[in-house]
Amino acid sequence: MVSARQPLSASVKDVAAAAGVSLGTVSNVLNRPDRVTAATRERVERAMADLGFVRNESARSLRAGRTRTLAYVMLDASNPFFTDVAQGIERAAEGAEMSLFLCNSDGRATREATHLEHLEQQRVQGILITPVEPDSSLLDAIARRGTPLVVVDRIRKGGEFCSVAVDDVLGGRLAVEHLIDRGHRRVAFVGGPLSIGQVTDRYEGARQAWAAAGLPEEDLTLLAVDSLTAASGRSAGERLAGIPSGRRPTAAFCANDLVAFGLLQQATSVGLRVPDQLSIVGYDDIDFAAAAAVPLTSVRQPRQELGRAAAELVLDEAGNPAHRHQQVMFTPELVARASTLG
Amino acid sequence: MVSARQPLSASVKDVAAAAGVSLGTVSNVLNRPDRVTAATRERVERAMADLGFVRNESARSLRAGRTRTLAYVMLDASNPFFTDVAQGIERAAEGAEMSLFLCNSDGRATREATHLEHLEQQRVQGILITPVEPDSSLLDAIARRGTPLVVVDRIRKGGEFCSVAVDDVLGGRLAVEHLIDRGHRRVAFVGGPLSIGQVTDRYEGARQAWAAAGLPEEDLTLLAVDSLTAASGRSAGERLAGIPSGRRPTAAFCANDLVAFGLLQQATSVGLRVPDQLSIVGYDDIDFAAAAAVPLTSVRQPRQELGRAAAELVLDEAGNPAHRHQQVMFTPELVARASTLG
DNA sequence: CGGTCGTATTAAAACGTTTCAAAAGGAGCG
DNA sequence: CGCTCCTTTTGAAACGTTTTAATACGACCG
Repeated sequence: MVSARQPLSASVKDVAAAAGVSLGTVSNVLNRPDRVTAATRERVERAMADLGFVRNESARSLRAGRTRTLAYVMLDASNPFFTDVAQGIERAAEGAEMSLFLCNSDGRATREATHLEHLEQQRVQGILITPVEPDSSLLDAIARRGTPLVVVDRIRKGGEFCSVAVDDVLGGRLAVEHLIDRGHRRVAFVGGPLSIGQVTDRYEGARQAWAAAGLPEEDLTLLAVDSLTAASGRSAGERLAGIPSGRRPTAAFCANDLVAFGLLQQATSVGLRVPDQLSIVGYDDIDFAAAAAVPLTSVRQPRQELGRAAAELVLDEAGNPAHRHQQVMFTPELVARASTLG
Repeated sequence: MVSARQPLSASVKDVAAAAGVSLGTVSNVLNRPDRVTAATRERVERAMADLGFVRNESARSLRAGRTRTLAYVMLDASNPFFTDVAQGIERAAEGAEMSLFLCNSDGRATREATHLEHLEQQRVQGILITPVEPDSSLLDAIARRGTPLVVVDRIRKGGEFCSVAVDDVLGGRLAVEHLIDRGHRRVAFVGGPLSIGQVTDRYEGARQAWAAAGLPEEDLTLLAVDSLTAASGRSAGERLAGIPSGRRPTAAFCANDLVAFGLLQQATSVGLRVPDQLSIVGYDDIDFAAAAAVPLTSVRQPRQELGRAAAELVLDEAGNPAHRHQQVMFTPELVARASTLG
């Protein structure tokens, strides 16, 4: 029998009183059920059900000194890339009987800082984060104070924490090598802001491939945008369409798929045929890439793997005294589709 | 000066000792800085910085009896619809100076139950949830025990909690009325599982529109799939393509955009022209809908609004003793695009 | 029947905060 | 100089759990 609206009040003490045992026995039922006789255990469990007892995790973790929680602070929850990473983390967390809390910084350093502060105060067992600014001393401070922390999708050498990423320079190289192979001699890199490491790395890879092919530097244009969203892609598309066709790049390499989507939409809407007049390469190979107006050539990253690896590192740091920080780098892969295959 | 690797150990007591004041004073600096003289406040703050003091939220909320946290248990974090809802919640939470934790049940009742159990134990200030099974007694039990709870994207009348949703029956009607207007007389509804209320409501709306137009019941086919994913959409596409063209539906109304994407992909790949041979209507109008291979006609829901409204209700319940449970229903809207405009 | 041993239960301490009543300082005033 | 009245600071209690050492209780054995 459950009573109505008993606002989460029953404590171990109440249960003990109701069951006619001591408070310690109730705790034993909860934590070492084998040490308690079947009859009393039953009586206690009955009392817990009657009173609607719910363990108070604050008290539990205060006493225990640790929680059963992991958290992932996402850079952009509306980007499927990050939700896939999160899913990889979730699976690993579940395997370790941990709860995973997702926080979204939405690309804003202030919101990120707030989340981090709360998480640290909550004494979560580990923090995974794709940071707005990976060089922020905030991260070092947190790691130094003792919360296991792993940076996801960015490598940070020499830090006091692990990091896991995919080789973005290589990814950029793959993308542009592909375009060069397809005969393109004027290419635009569309991405930004340049303060984001993922962007600069992919750009760097693009430039390496360009240089390696002996092509003139000025024919690899940088088309800077201020966020990695479809809206930015559309604005880049406008600028691109405004260039006279004789000088216009014949292909664009976008820093992620969302930008590529926007660019594709805009280009199509002003009558630029993709891939004939403009080839497009995206990055991430999110599930939607294959379903785009023109199926998108993209650089695939092992998203779930990335998450899983990160979770394993943070769990290792939390549980293994012999833990050593490490930097794990995955390899991306080009997936060619119609947007570059005229 | 920050010492190296002082694992989150400094407590209020340590700070007090370092600053040469009592523990109560440190607490005052933290909670009522105006009641403490500038000089001592400075001294205490200095000590906190030196020791790397981080407030222990477990102890704080144990004593205070409540937390500053909201949680949203998402049905499917990889569906952009839900991340947009989450963004609406996040904005509202931020306005109320609350942290928002996102949990992903991934459509599994067991994982959902685990998350709910942890959240209740954590004494979060409120739970928002798009449940796997809205009629589950688990939800009632939680509400009855006193944690404010709001069901998102589903209406549940007579419950002990608020709910917020969009009129799915109307949405289904809009979609099918549109198809009838465009001249379609054989239509398939693609969705499932039928245990999901959103699916049955949209189907119900479709049937209402069909009946209202006086069309024969058997010409509105149900194409059941077992999840609302692109993969399911592709399998439905195979089945659809297998029907001889004389009897094949000329249009499909999909229970959400992900299914519509899959269907579109599959149809295109077997040479069915969209919209000429098969028109498609999706549901949710996620951002990718407009960027699809054939831009997708879809039923738009006020996603962020939905989240914001839900968050406001849960905050009201948490803070306002005069709170009354209510059911809020939003109105959807059809957005016509190329996938139905031959 | 006394002693020993093993099991089941209990009582008390501890975790790190917040809060509240009480004490300690000072300032102002007669 | 003594008194009152503020303001600032202090000390102790309380939040709900877990844990550990101690106790109670039988049972078994000699």
